[in-house]
Amino acid sequence: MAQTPSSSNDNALAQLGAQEQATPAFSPLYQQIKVLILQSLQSGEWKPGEAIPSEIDLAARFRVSQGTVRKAIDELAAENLVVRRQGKGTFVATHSEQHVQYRFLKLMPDSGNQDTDGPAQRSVLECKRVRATADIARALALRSGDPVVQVRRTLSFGGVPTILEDLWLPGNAFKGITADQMAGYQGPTYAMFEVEFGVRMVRAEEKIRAVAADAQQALLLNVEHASPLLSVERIAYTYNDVPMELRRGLYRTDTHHYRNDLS
Amino acid sequence: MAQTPSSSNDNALAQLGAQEQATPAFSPLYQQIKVLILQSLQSGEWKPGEAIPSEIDLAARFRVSQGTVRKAIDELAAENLVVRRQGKGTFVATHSEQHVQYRFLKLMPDSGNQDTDGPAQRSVLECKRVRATADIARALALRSGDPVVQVRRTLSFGGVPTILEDLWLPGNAFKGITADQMAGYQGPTYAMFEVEFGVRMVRAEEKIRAVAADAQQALLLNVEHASPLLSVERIAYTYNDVPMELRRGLYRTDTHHYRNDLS
DNA sequence: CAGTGGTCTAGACCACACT
DNA sequence: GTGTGGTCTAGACCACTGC
Repeated sequence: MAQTPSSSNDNALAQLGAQEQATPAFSPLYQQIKVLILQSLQSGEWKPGEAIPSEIDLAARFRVSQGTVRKAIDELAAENLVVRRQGKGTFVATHSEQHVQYRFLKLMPDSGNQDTDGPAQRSVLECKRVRATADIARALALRSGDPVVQVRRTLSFGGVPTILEDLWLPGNAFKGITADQMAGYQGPTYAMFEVEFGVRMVRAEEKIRAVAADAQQALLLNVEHASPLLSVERIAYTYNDVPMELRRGLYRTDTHHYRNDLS
Repeated sequence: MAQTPSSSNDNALAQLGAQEQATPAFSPLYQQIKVLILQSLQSGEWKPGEAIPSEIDLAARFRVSQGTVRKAIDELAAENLVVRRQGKGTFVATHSEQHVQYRFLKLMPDSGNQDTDGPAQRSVLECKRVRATADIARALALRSGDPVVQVRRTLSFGGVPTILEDLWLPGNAFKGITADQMAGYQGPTYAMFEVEFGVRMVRAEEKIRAVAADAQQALLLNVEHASPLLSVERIAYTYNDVPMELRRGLYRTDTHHYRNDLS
């Protein structure tokens, strides 16, 4: 069945409603399957860390061959939304036990392997509810004046304050978040977001600049006034490209560097 | 045939010589095919921009099914070594016509789309043969004192000098390179390397820091002394992870930013 | 052992580009 | 039309995990 992916099928696929595309919105079967799996991920049918149904089960459920399901899952795995483990199953990706923790943090110690200067010590300086300014609203796809949570914190490695950052989170999704929550959770902050608020970050964009430390920043990071710092502005997205966090960080790069692989 | 990829076959595959791996050095058929295609790419059997044989031809040549060749090529395409074009064929990737030119340059203008401030104006300040210092030798996998070519240049956008960078190239591979060549070539420098020296860069690693401009750098980039600049150290690799260029750049980030997508 | 993902095959048909 | 890559299927077998 379903040899002609553009025609309607007798299964649950048919053709997804025509999006606002000029083209006839054709997509191959495996892409449609991918969308369906994605919807189940978003809806929370399978939670981070859990196994999703086996390829055979999914093939039966969607009435397609195992190979088609496989190709859909392959793409989800390539996008880090899902992790395959031979002999065990396919699991919803999570920032918790994902053996590479701090997946989005590209700051590495100059010497020594990976981030083996251990987990960062967090220090939350501030956690308050504010109203979104114009630029913050734009970044988070909100309206000016909408409630947001603003967090200011530092991260230290081996006792040395290395990162100073401000976070802005949509107030609706992060109702009731506290400084204690931000500081006390063991493990990555994004893992806490998954557990406490059901928000899973799947990708992010960063804009990086070199800036000079102002007086307050210099104090908090224990550097000279006007020292050069790496400014990292990040917008993190959940499923469906919905922005859920704006983060403005200042990194000391005297003992660490920002690492990037190009290909 | 070849149902048991770990056993020897009657084709040209057998098992590639046991590398220095503790494991029995098993690899699936499609990986072996991938290595064979890779070797043909390195050897120059197919040059950048040219089409490689069709999947059917390659399948016949290696005595495997088209699906196996397909999976090998899929991985090569994912690594940007090769570009697939439906209906036309599969082509060796190139920095020349690759519709995204400057693939490794992540500096974007703050406003305006992509790099539509046009191509950079190059200005070559220096191009000389020197001997590798210890750190440069290490980066390029050479010995201290080995001949290298050092190039210093600036890149300007809209007349504003924005990038100041030094390049170090292995002397052997880039014999006879001149300042005129560096300055005069139309298009990306890496495209020139392909055409003139047969060196194709396939991936790179960057280490990024914030630094303060010294007197000379400030002069060349037309900024205040001690202005914060983005320091970008890049090592670019050809096939087989052989380093072929060390580049130390200083980017002005007052009108541009370094963009990075995380996933 | 059964169940999972991973590999390989062979064949059919579709979408696209060129001639 | 011919040839290319792209999709889909069905079935066989391999490799790994855990009972």
